[in-house]
This record gives sequence, C-alpha cells and structure tokens, in this order.
Amino acid sequence: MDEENELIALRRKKLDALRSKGVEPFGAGFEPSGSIAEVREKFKERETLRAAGRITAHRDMGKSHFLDLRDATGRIQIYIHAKEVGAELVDLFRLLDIGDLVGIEGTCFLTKSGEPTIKVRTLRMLAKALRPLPEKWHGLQAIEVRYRQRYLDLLTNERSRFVFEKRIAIVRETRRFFEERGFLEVETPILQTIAGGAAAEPFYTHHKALGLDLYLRIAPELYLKRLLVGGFNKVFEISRNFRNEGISRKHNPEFTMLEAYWAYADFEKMANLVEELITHLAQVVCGSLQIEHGDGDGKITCTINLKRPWRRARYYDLVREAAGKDWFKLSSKQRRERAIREFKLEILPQLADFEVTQHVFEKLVEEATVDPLFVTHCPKELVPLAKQNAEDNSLVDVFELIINGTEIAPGYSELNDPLLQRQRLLEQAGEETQKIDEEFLLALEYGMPPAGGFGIGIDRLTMLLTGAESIRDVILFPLLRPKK
RNA sequence: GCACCGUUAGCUCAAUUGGCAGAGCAAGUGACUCUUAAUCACUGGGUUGCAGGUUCGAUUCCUGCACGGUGCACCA
Repeated sequence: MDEENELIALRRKKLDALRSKGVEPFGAGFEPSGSIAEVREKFKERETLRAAGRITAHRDMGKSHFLDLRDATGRIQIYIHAKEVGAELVDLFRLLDIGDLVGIEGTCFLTKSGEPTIKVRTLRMLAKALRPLPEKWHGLQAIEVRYRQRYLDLLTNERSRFVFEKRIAIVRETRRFFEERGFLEVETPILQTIAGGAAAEPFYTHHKALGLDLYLRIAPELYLKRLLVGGFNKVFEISRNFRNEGISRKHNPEFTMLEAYWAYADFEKMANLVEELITHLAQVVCGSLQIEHGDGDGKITCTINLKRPWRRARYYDLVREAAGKDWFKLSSKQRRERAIREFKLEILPQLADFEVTQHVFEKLVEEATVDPLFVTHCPKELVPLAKQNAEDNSLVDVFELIINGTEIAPGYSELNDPLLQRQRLLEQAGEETQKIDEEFLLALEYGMPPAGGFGIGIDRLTMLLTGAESIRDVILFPLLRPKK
C-alpha cells in the first residue's frame, strides 16, 4: 500500500538515479569536524569545516540554494550555488530530499543577514530517506505515532527530546549521588524462580536447557538484602522491574526502579537521603526547586515547591486532619457511612477497617498533596516487610513520600528478624506457600544488619521533574498493542 | 476487564441539518544569485481506521471490530 504512495515512489526513483550515477545513497565513514553545535563553535569565516546531519529545510532561490542541516545539538545553514560548483555536485544535489542524511565539506561565510553558513564544496550521501518527515512547523502531534515511532517524535519535537535528556541526567546524577556517599551499585537477577519483594502479578518465562519456569522480577529487594547479609553495607540498584498489571497514565508493565539499602540506618535517615537526592536532582536537572506542571497548552496548573525541610507527619494524624478528629473513635459502621456519604467514596462491604481508612487517606490526603509530604508510622497491615515500631506494635517504621498526588518513594526500617519475617510472608502468601522465598529467609537467619531502605520509581520521578502527565512521555518505547 | 471520547492527503487540521471531501506544510513543474516557517504561479495527491446497516444520498446516523486517549478496576 505504502509502495503506491507517490511521495515514496519519487524518493525511490531518486535512490535509483543516485545508484545509476555511481553514488552510494547509504554511505559510510564520514568524519565531521564535530557535532553541529561544535561546528558552530569552530565556525570562522573562510575556514573549511565538515558537518554531517539531516536536511530539514530547503530554500530554493533558483541558482542559490539554502538548506538547513540538523542534528540533536543544533542547526547550521549550508549553501550551494549552481554556477560555483561542478555539474556533478549540481546533479547530486537535485536528487536530495528533506530528511536525507548527508555529510558536507565547505567554506564558512556569513550571509548578509549575518547567518553562519557553509558553502558546500563536496557532498556525501550518508542515508537517503525513503519516507517524508512529519511537517516542520507543527511537528508530529499524533500521540500514538509519537510512541510507536519515537524516533520521529525525537526528530521533530524538541520538547520530547528535552524530557529524555532530563531523564538521562536524572539517572546519571543519581549514580553520582550514591557513589559520592560510598554506595556500591550492584546488579541482581531479573530472571527469578520466585518473584518476591512486592505484591504484584509477575510475568513468567521459561529456561529451556534447565526445563525451569522463571519469573521476571517484580522487585530487586530480596536480593539486595542478601547482599546486606554478605557485608555490602551500602548498596543500590537501578533496575527494570516487570509487573503484569493494567496500563495507565502512571503504570507501564516495565519500569525503572531505584532501590537503596544502608546498613545501620533507619527509615528517618533514609527520608533525609531521599530529600537530599530529589532536591539535588531538581537543582541539577531543572535548575530550580520550584517545579511547574502545566496543561497541554502550556498553561501552568500547579507549582511544586521542593524547598527543604519537607513536612513529616504520622499516618493517623493525617487521617484525623482530613477525616475528622473523631475518626478513630467512630464505630466501623459510622466510618463507612461517613466515607460514603461525606467523602463520596465507594466502600465495598468486604473491606477491612484499615482498608476503609486507607481509601479515605488516598482520596483526602494523597490526592490533595502537592508539596512533598513524608507519611510516617503507617499501620503494619499496609507494609508487611518493615520493622515494627518499638513503642506501638500496631505501627511500622516507614515513610511514604507523596508529591503532587503521587506516591514517589516508600522507605523502611527493614525487618531483620528472620522468624518474624517468615511469619509475615506466610500471612501474606496465604495458601500459596510456594511463593515464599526460602533462600531469602535462610540468608536472614545468618544475620542481616538492621538497615534503612527505600525505592523510587525513576519514571514517576522523571514525570515529577519534567512536568510530564503520562508515564509514556518519559519512557522511550512504552508498551503498546501491536498495530495490525 | 468496564465506561466515555477519538481515528479525514505523507504531516497539522477544516468540512453547516445527512447534500460535489478542503486548506496550510510537504511533493511535482516553472520563475527568482543572500534565503531562513523564503516568495510567486500552476499541478498532482483521499477505500474519511476496517466490516456491515439505515438512506435517493453517510466523514456525518446505527451495529460490530481494530488501534489510541482519559477515567475506573487491578496495583504490600
């Protein structure tokens, strides 16, 4: 079908014409004087420079032609004059299209309007584009195509490229942050026989030679803790996790997680570390602690203030603030009535009391939070892998960091009692005792130092720092159904 | 999985109540020796996502399907 398209047919004809002239349309081995930004820096009138890039515009003046040559670093204008170059180059030039990749060599000069321009002396075809690029002014708008053919999005939408450059900077700076503090970056298995460390539906796969069913990890946690047992006292991993769940604005089936563990630290120390990390990233990546989020038209809808210190508050206090001072004095029935009538929540009758409270918390506290908030001392039912609070056994020593209505990072004082850990995992597994990671429990029995740990979803953090409203805008190739 | 919305030229978008499917960019031809969203003239380009239905007539109304978006559900 596409082969019938006249635009493609024409370009194929030009491709054939190039070959019949003995010009290879997909060249190799061109050495430019640098990236186009570097070429602009080296630009000096009458100097000879070489540049490589994609032709993105062609302004035809008859005998004079101006073209824009672009790469990710910038744009430079090149110039060809029909009477000042040989017939061979003119012929070659006629077969160029917008979108082609070329390498040129020529002399620097300034046009009368002062534009740095290279007058082409030789031109090498590097790659003929057989399909036209999206329109130059509006760029590529179709959301689906931007995800499916991300290269077109990156090529035509500067904003999109900035988002991914920021994401790259976030990962790079995160590594530097941890290395400066003596943390070791480690790699742990993605293929696991038991998908532990979180409660999520895993993907499964199979190893042929071993005849072994395997899962893709849902979290690296249980392996990082084995390393704490092994004496690596400060470790972190930036890793892809896989969860076989629904896709949404905030969920992609594969996503990138940062997890860090620090022996002898506790959840409060980890909260400090998270605060330092995120403010550092905001400073380096955004140059500011005021993060603006806007709607599609660029109107600013909210400003997140990351200035330290961040508020820390206990779970029960926050619930009382939002749901009423008397909330925990109410009967189970009264709470349900209030949740349904006043807070307009859907509360199914089979929910436990703590789940009713959690629903209220999510709606009234979480969704309303803009600036960073550490929620601490959660009820233990919500977080079974954390240490119990020394003064109140119904609470655990954890924080949940909330920014802009989203859970950004949970952190714990990690449970290191192997017997209690076994009990919690058993409670969680219920009937499915095969899901208990015995190797992990074995490791704990050798003694794991008390430690603080936390996890941050890199994707959601990138959303926060770039103002992206969808996780697909911060993942280069988000999962989509194949197009038939 | 459920609900709502969307899908028109290579790209960005129009199309009145159901009445000849259009524009800009891109493309082709021509003009122009400094343009830069170049300009000017002319030309080509469409199975309106796919399959049905209603109708004299469907981009428009109805049904089903595909893909996407948003919300819900799922998501220690």
